[in-house]
Amino acid sequence: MSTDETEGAGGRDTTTGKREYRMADLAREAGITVRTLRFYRERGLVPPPRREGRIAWYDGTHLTRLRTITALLERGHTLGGIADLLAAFEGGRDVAELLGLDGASPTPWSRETPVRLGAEELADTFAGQVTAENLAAALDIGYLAVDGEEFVHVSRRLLDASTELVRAGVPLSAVLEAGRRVRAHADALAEIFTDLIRTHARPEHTVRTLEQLRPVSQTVVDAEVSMAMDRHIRANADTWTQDTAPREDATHRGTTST
DNA sequence: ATTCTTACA
DNA sequence: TGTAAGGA
Repeated sequence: MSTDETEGAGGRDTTTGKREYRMADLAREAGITVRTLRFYRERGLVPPPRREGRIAWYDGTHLTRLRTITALLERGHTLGGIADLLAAFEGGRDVAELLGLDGASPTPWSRETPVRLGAEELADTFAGQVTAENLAAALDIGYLAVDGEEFVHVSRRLLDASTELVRAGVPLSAVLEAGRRVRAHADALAEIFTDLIRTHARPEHTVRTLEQLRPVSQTVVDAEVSMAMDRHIRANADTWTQDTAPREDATHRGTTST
């Protein structure tokens, strides 16, 4: 019982140096009991270990998984919720590869900077709204991808926007649904601009002109959305001035002269 | 004999 | 989730 082998305990791969743990070792490292480890495994929260006869060998991924579970548990999540989250977690694995986010993909076609997030960091950002449904929706839209034991948001700007909306009281599910609708309209807008060039520019100049079109189209959309927001804010102002903006009407006077 | 599972509390 | 009993 007094074998204090902190690093050399258990079996380890001599070629890669990956540590492996037997049940008691892993449980001790994760700060849980063996019974709890078994409990998690029965519910699918922990992937099956490598079986060598009757001995179960766990590795570092199991350890990080257990630490994730513990962190989520301390944050108030239920075991069932964690199970759902981890299920979606696994389900999005191929999404990251599809987007080329886990490897060294240059992604020259996107100017958005990805953001890496730990699972608990993500849960903390959206304050208990990271349900399996929301996670699945975020993965489906392409906002979120999974890389190893971490999440990757495809756009810092969109992540910040989502965070701001949620903090303003908008449910995350509604934010995601809105994002889905915006995505559809954005696609339609991009189609308008690209079609414009495809039909009017000569084929050999098409690609280059499309790239030049990017900032122009963004400017047009930005201006149009800005003006449209003006119109809609004014149109609905009387509806929600009661609890949001008590008395501010003079600021929306001179908008645009059309 | 050790390690893990089953079953019971 | 702890513990005792049993299979390999």
